[in-house]
Amino acid sequence: MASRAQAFATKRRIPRQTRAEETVTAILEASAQVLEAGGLAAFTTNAVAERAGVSIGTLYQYFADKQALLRALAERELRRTLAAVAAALRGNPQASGEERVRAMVRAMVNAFSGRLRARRAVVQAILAQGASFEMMQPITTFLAQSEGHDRALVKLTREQTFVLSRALMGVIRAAVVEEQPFFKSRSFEDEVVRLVIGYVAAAAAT
Amino acid sequence: MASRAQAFATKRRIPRQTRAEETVTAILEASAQVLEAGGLAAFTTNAVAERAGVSIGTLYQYFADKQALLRALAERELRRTLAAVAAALRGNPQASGEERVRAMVRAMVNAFSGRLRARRAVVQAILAQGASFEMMQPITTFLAQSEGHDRALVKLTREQTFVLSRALMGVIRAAVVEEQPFFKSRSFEDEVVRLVIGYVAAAAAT
Amino acid sequence: MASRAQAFATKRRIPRQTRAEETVTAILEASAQVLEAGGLAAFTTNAVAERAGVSIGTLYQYFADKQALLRALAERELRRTLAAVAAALRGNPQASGEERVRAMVRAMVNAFSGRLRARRAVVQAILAQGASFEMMQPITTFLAQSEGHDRALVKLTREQTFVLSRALMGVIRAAVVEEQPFFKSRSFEDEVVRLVIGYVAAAAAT
Amino acid sequence: MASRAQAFATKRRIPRQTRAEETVTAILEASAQVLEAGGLAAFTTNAVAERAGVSIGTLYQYFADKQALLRALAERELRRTLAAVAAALRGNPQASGEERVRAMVRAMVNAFSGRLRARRAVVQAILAQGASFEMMQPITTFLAQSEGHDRALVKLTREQTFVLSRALMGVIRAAVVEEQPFFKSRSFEDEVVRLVIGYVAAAAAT
DNA sequence: GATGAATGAGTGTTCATTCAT
DNA sequence: GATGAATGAACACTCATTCAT
Repeated sequence: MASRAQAFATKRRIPRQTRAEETVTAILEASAQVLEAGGLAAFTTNAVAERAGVSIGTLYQYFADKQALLRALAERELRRTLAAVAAALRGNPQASGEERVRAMVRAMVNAFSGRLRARRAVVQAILAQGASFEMMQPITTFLAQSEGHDRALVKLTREQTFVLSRALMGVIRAAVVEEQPFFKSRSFEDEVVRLVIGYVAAAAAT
Repeated sequence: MASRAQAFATKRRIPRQTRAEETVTAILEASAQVLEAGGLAAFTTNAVAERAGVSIGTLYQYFADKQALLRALAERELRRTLAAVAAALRGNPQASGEERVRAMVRAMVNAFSGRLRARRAVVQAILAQGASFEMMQPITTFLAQSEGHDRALVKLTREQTFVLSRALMGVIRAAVVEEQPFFKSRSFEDEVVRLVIGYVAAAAAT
Repeated sequence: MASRAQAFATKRRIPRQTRAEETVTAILEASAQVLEAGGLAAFTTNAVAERAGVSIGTLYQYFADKQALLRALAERELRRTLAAVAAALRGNPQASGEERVRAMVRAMVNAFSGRLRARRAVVQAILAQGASFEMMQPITTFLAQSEGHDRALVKLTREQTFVLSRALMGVIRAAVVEEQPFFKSRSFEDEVVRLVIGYVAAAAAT
Repeated sequence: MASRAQAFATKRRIPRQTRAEETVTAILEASAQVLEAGGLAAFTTNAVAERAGVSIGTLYQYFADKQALLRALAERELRRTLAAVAAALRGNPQASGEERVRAMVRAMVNAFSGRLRARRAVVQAILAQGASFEMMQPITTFLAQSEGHDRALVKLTREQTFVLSRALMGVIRAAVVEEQPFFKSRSFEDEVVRLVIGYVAAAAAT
């Protein structure tokens, strides 16, 4: 907790009391709900405070401004997504390369299938600033590591990791944003897996 | 809209643009400039009108509201990008599959390298609404067609076209948004080409 | 008018139409009234707009922000005060030194006796920023000039002008602010005149 | 208040300050510092409490509201200034009239040269309310007394005391507020002294 | 007595949009 | 058709103050 306190310099007050932590959680949860219900346009500090059941002043006691709130939410969502993916991979350590890729893809799809608008809005808002790179880092790192883990998967260069991670995210993100009906279908999953396997194979062939 | 250019074909000198069309063009160009200079935050109808040299009332005579303006701009930008890619492909009809893919990738990269902020903002704003799907359609169609064109490229299914186009756009978009230094490098281009070729090869192997 | 337009770079829109000028006047007059009625604490942009009978948006079309409004008001009040003093001095060109000083003192007292709170608040607000010096300049210049005019009054140095003008303003300002009952009495006027004459005499004796 | 120091005179070691008094002192000192650092705009009760190292609740245990805090601070500052001037006058009891005036002027200049912003802000805030008269009383009284002390200085009437004290304060205040470079120069001091002497001489001549 | 989390009325300001001229 | 003055709902954010712990 002490190390987490530094993470967001913009955070006004580090909650020391239980009540305060509950408040912060409530505000973040309300943020996600508001975003989910009405998108970025409905995401006003007053609306969030109201939904969280706290006063607007309280919100500002914990988040320096609207952007800080959005960043904190993005961090939380990202952490959750990564945790879900990591859990999926941990599930079956001696699976084959393709099986591991499939597990990862499925985890990502599932992670993104809840609260679509909220995630979309968070992603958009974050990308609107310059924060995208740092936020993507964990995903990139994660991908690079999980590739290396595997016999069948060669070590990727920096740029290859970039291309693979962004292609993967791009496909999933588009499917979410465009609300594609086949989003959670097996055939879609197959194609995404093929994208990863195909690229890695082509890279290995060099 | 189709009749626009033909209307007075018999006249010697087709007035290339009526007064109204000039105004619309000026407003769209001003929109792009404002977006480029200050991002979505600076994109106000008053700012656009001022830069276009027309009154705010005139702007509203041609565009029902701000969103309509944004949509029109997005359409124009999209049309231009597609035209550039098409021109690149037309350039060398009997090139090999890889060469054609490379030409396309290069055209897309170049198309996106000018007016980065404007394009990014347009994309974001459009995605913020639900308009994304219809707007993406031309790109998807385009990709499907150009693939089919080629001996070496198999006919892709609907979902495969989706995956390929979104992966491609995802990578380029990320490189633009994150301002990656290698954006216009040869090695980056190589990897993007590899992504397409690799995927198509894997799909063909099925 | 053209030269006046430059005076306040913060002014948003230079009124070109009659209606617009009336609006500006109404806003300034409303500012003075609000200030007079409730002091600086009541001086909110919304209150001013309401009293002026215009919308808050209109107010901001002519004044960049609250400070700009305050500055414009200060300028107007200062101009009026100076005009009143100048008119008094012009009234009797061949009066004696003491008579001229008395006329000036009386004009200042009268100028400051209307809308006390408004003037007080304007002065305070202006002094709160750094704008005091530039605003005081006209008064200082005025004093220096009117002194020089007169046989009986020696040419004052820069610092003497400063001391005399500030002492004079200090006395009148204090009488206004403290709402001294003798403010408009003859005996008070006598003493203020004595202050000026006495200082000038002492300075001349050197 | 008078009983404060005597209360436990019989005790060996008089606790120089009770806990409560220390807290009050800390809050007042913090107020002055906050005011000095950021002017009236930065003077918030929360900021003062934080700088004083007490909770906002504690601050409100000692001061009914923000205005009370400001009043207390003004009183403290005034008392200190007067004490400094008094000390200067006590220094050389048999000095001439001019020397005594000069000592007073110098003491006032020095008193006002520290913590300019704080003093300025206090004065402004106090004047913004109606409290000015009562606060000025000590200065007025002081001046009247010190004049009377002196052979060379005639007894001044009520209004004369007012004019002299306000002129004096007006000049020094203006020099402070306008940050005049000659504020602590000898020539400036000369002129202020001249202002006092000149006025008193003119008054005596009647 | 001390704390500090919570409050919420109130502020300055923006900007899409309208409509009389 | 063009203008631009006017509108006002809506927003982000502040801070004096309270009160349960």
